[in-house]
Amino acid sequence: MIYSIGQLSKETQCKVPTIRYYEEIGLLDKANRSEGNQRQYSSLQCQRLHFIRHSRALGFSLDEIKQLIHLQDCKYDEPHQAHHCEPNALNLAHQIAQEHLVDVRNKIKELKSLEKTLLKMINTCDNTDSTDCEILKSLNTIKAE
Amino acid sequence: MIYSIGQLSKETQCKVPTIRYYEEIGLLDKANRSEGNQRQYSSLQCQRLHFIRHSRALGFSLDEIKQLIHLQDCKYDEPHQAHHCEPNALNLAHQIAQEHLVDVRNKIKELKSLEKTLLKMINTCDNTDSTDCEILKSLNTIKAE
DNA sequence: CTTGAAGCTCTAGTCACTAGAGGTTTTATA
DNA sequence: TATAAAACCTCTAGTGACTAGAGCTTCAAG
Repeated sequence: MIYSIGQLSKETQCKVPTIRYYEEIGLLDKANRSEGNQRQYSSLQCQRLHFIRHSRALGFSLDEIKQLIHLQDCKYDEPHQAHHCEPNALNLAHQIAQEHLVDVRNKIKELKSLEKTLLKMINTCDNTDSTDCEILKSLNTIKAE
Repeated sequence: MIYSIGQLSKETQCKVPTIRYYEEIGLLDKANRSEGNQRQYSSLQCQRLHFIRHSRALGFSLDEIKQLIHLQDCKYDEPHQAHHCEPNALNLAHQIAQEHLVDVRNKIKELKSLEKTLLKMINTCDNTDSTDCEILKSLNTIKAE
C-alpha cells in the first residue's frame, strides 16, 4: 500500500502541512517522491506517523518522541548485535514515560488550585445586582499559589 | 514611589524583558523615561503589572487580560458619564472569568484521562525483567480519548 | 575616576504548528 | 481528448508568550 500525503493525512488524522513539518524537522524520514515530485508513503511510515500522533495526544513533546523513536529503532534493528544504542534503552522508555506522568500530575494539581481560585472569584461576584463585581478587584489581590 | 525596571521586576516577580515585552505589545502603557532614557514606573503601573501577573498565574491569556484592563478603565474613568464603554462591562468580566473556568475544567478532564492511559502503559511494562517493555508497543496502538 | 551592574535597542530563537502566495501535477468529468 | 478542479509543491511569515544574545550606554559605589 502506497499513500499520497493526502491519504496519509486522512488515515492518521494529521494535517498535511504538519506531515511536511515533521519531515522538515527530521521526525519522519524524507518521503520518496513520484515522477511528478509528490510524496509517497509506505505502511511503515504510516505506522510511524500513528505512533507520533498517539504520543502527541498523550502530551509527549516532539523531542521526547524523537527519543522514543530512536529507542524503537534500537529495539528492532539488529537486536542481537552490538551497536551504538545504550544497553538499557527499554528502561529509558520507561523513564521517559514516568517523568512525563509526573509532569501531567503536577499540571493537574496546578489546574485544580486554579479552578478553586476562579470559582471563588466568580461566586463572590454578585452579578444579578449589576452595580458591582468583585472579579476585577480580586485580580488585583488574589494570587494563584 | 518611583521604580526602575529592575525594581519593578523584583517587586512583581516579572522578568525585565517580559516587562519590556508587555510595553511593546501595549499591555502596559509606555513608561516615562529618565534623562538617561531609562524607564520609570509609578505605583499605579506597578499595581497594573501585579494585576497582569495574577491574571497570568490564573491562566488568562494576554488578550483576555487586555479586555479585563479595558473593563477596569471603564469602571474607574468617569464612571457617571456616557462614553465608549459598553453598559454591562462588569458582567463581561464575569463572563470572561466563567468561560475561562470552563476551559480550565476541560483541561483537567483531558489531563486526567491522559494520566490514566500513561499509568496503564507504565504498569503494563515489567521493567524489572528488562527483556521487554510494553511502552513502545502500546504507543503504536493506544489512543488517548 | 574607574569599574561593574543595570539599563538600552534590535534581532533572532523557542515550540508545534498554521496560513497564504504562487506555481505544478494529478484526477475526474464533458 | 480537452479542460477544470482538486491536490500537490516550495517558500515565507505568523501565532503566543516569552527568552537569549550582541553591542552599546548610563548609573551607582568605592
